Amino acid sequence: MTRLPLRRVSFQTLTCRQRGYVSLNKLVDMQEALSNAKSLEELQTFVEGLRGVYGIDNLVYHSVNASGGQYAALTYSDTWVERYIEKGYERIDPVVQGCYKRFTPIDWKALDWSGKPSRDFLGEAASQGLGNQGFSVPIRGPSGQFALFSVNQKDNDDRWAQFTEERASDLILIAHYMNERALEIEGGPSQGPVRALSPREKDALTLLALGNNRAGVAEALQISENTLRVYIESARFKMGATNTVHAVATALTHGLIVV
Amino acid sequence: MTRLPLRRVSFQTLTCRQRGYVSLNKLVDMQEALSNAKSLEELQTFVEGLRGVYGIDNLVYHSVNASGGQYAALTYSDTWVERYIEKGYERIDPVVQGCYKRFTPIDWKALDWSGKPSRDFLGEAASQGLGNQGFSVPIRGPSGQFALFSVNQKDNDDRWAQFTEERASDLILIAHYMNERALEIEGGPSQGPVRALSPREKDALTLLALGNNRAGVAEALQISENTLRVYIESARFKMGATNTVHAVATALTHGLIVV
DNA sequence: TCCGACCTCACCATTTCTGGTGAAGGGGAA
DNA sequence: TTCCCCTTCACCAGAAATGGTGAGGTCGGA
Repeated sequence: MTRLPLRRVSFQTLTCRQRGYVSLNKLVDMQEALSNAKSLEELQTFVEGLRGVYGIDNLVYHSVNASGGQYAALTYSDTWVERYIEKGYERIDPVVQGCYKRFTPIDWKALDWSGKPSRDFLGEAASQGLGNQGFSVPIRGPSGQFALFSVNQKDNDDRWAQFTEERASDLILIAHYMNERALEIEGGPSQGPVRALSPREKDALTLLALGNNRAGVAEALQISENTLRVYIESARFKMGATNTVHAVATALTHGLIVV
Repeated sequence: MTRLPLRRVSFQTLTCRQRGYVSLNKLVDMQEALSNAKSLEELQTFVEGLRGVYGIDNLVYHSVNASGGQYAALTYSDTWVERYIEKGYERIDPVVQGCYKRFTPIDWKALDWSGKPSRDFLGEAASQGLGNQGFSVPIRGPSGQFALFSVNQKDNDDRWAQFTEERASDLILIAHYMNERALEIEGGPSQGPVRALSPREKDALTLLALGNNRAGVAEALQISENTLRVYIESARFKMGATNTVHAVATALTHGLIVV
């Protein structure tokens, strides 16, 4: 695979702005660390280092891939992380829920914190040492991969507004490059053991995903329902799916079909 | 919605590098045009202007959203575009197929051009005026949205390698900001009439998407199969899905559940 | 040239899903 | 407090999907 020198160039653009308290040397070190990272542990180190570079209380990179696998590199306390996982707080965390439907970065203030679960969650987070201010960048990769890069700080509104204004584009770039590295480390572009589908198999699953039943699909494809079944079954077999629903869901999450 | 001054800042980073033949004024104009774009037509204008700025033969921005809606802003000839659509060339175009599984930008040379359909396609593209060199940036948005930003040029390998090396990070940033604008213009963060699912409905659809049948899901959820059916049906109703397969597929493509 | 992969069709018993209706208690929001 | 939504359960007939197996033809790559 041809590796383009994206990181180097882009971090140079980051540092050439001479905007103040970010140490260029530190940032270059960080960039070095990131582009050389060969394991997820090194990403953790990167995140921790970044905290010092930006003078920020907490940073979080959290990725969820298509198969439900999760990975996080963060600076929160172990207590809080365990609690979060144990309670499945990603389900009510307005940051996660809000960003999942967005494509642009957002300040936590702009999220919807109404509703009792959200407020309870906020209270507990604060008691665990989280700051009142935050900024998150949603990032997406292939096959439904989703990641969130957030910074969190105890600060007043004015100072925080200034920080986000100045650093937003830094954070966006870092978020994207970090996600690239995490994805490359985790599995690379090779998507696992799922074999490609034949054109007819794709047609069949796509029409099925669109809500047609077998009779409808067979008619749309101008083939007999028996033939259609062969496609569905061979697609199922290729993907190791147990039934039609599973096959369509797998094809969708692996990017084998597009609806 | 709080709008962050991302575009301005980032295009400044683009222009502050003083790398040669890109006219700063032109680029600033382009940036202005992009951030003020209120319609998809203006994105077309932006793409056409970019061609002059970079001295590039062709640029293409092509987006496919979760509902199958497509939009493109490009500089190819109408003849080629019509031909491409008519023949459904996106199915065999190695650029589209290759990038869909990737998350990092790629030079067209690094793609897989073996196979008769690919070679035939390449021949026809060349006869329609496309250059031999190309570089594409895959971009992803919420709910499975996918877009491709490509540049295409008639050039020799050395000069092209130099161009991509120098301009890769520009192109990546432009690609991302263009995608943001296209998404905001097209519909914004509001995702349409699909109502949110209740926790139990999500559980049910998720377990179904994972390959369980109703009996298995009911057991996993520790509820009767009758109850489970209520969840599936109410979820179907909310999303206007005609059957279980459709419901799971819709929930997946709209980001209502994650598998 | 041969093999493998793809496309096409058929049969049939069994399992599973669907459609529609009714009903109860709990909890949050206005 | 009232209302709406969520969660839980039941019944039943008819429609649809499934699991195997067999078999013909085409086409591109080794």
